[in-house]
Amino acid sequence: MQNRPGRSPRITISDVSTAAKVSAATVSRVLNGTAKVDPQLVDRVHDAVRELGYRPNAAAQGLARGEWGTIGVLVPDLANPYFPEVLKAVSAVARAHGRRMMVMESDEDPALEYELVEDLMRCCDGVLLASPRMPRAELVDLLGRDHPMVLFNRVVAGARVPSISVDFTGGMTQVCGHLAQLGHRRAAYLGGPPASWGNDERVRAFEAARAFGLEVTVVECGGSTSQAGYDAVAAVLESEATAVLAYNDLVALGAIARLRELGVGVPDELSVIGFDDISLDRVAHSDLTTVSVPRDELGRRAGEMLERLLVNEYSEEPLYLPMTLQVRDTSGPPAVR
Amino acid sequence: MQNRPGRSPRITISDVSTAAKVSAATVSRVLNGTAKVDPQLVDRVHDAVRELGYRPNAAAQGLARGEWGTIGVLVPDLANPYFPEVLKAVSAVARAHGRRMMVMESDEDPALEYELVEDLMRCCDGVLLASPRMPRAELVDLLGRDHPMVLFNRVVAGARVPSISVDFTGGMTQVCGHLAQLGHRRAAYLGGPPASWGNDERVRAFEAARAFGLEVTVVECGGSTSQAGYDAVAAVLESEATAVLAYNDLVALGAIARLRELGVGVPDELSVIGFDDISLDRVAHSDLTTVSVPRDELGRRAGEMLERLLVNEYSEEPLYLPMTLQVRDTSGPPAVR
DNA sequence: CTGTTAGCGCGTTCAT
DNA sequence: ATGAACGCGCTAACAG
Repeated sequence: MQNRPGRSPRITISDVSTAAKVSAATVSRVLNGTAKVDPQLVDRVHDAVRELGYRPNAAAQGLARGEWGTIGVLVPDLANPYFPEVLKAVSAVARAHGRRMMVMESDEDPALEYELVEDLMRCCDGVLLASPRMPRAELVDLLGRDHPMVLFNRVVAGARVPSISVDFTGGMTQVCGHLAQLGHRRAAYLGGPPASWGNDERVRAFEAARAFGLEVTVVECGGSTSQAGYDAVAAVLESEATAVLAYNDLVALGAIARLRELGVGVPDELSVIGFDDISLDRVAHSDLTTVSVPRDELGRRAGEMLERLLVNEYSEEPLYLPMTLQVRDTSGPPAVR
Repeated sequence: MQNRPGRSPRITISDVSTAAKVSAATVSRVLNGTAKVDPQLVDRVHDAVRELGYRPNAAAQGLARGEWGTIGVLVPDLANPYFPEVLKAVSAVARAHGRRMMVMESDEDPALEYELVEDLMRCCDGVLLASPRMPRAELVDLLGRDHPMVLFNRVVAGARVPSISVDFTGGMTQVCGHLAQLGHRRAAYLGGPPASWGNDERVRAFEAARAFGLEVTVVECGGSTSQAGYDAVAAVLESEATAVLAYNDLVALGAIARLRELGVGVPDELSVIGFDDISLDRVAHSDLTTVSVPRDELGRRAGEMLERLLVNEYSEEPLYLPMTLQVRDTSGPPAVR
């Protein structure tokens, strides 16, 4: 972009205008199709552009246009298999609208999030906040900045901000119903990150299952990784539950690995159910019973919501996407004793 | 960034300078620590910044500084589990150097890649080209643009460009040795995307295994997804191989799913080996025999290479990271007949 | 130490 | 239809 030592000087629009013997304004018009230009000049411009290898400077365009041509996405953990598909869909939508996608990761650190969102607001037309962990007050503060923003997997009551989220409540209810019908009377929930709204939702729905006569115990494992699930197994066994629901599939898989080590049969002695359905592939599903969510649709809808917002078509109601119970091999009737 | 209808006007540095009763230059100095400023003024500036909620415009900064503060990464497929961890590491390195990360996806389309890289060069200080599929000529053309760029999982002979790559050759050799020692005499390779350099490398090393008396057959499946693996099983069976190596784990898993449907025992009747080791988690490894690569190190090294390049510390030699054979449950001695 | 001035590269008036 | 002139918001060079 500049004259850095040892690097060839950047070609600007005026280089092109000189070479094509037209004004810079004409070059701009040709390249953006903003106005009609004499076909001869158009050709001259195109030739010059090609010969010089000119490419408009995005920063300068952004400054002049008052738009960055970029959206920003903040995720808690890039390595979480949940997000790639979402990002893919968001990216596709953004591109369809001529925008690039900036990605940041907060590393599950609520404190960092605030800072990163501020940074995103400095360089993006709109921001997609995926599964924010930050405290409500900070979030509201950020929303008050009046910068286009969409909330993903978190709904903030009273805040006038577009939100899209998985219907965790419905998913959890399906899972509990499934267990109840299998004959389970005592279930444990392996909670995820403490600051996670999605986790709170799951917990609420889980505890509501008491209405169906299910005894429920919440076991905090404090994370969203398989390691967290692995480490929390002891506490689960203490609860004497015959089924355990995990915050997500990763946690569930970690728990299963530990149970296998301990010689506890799944699902014979303990049913294990995950959340999210992050199977590696479409054809060879892993055998984990879980509830799935269409992540690409989720990403697509989120992207579209943001794009709509960017042209001021604000839609008031939060959108909830349903989950689907996937009964596979890790859930079954409780052990008889 | 601008006065969009219905949105509050953007606060600029001059708003701050007015409020703090100092010049814009001073505000800039305070915020960037570029020069010493009277403590009183510093306070006034900070107060004004806080009260107004001022945040510098990234595009304007970029324009003035001649740097975007951004690196760009282009991947063939965001949904491929290979990349999230790489992106995570790259992002961390970039952030440590005060840079943001732009992500683009070519959707495995070589034609699209060229266009996207050009776009990245317009808005990023440096570009990380992850597993490019584009033809060599185009790639060389792009490299000639003299824009900081690092090649990831592709080495271009003769091109003076920093590259970092997995040692696919070594990985493939290990796999073939493993199979030979198990007693296999006939193996098939389930190839990946046609334009993939990494695929070519694997094929070359695979065919070199003939030197060890292994009869080898390459079966094109044309993709890198589990679906591709699933669909190519018939061809594999025709080859009468007793072991099949797949382009990556996804392809291998797809193949296994199909084999299971067909009632072909793995590994009893056919050994299946993957590439990449994209297990979902750290504690509960899937049972696929595969060769792994430290993706986070790969990403980290790639990011650091790019950062070094951005300060003109060009390192000539391509870097190859070794793969590690992970013998698990899908490989075994050939069936006796 | 501080303010004034002059760009950074581009889009967009406003005249012509 | 075209060019000249200005401004986007910020940093850096130059005075004072």
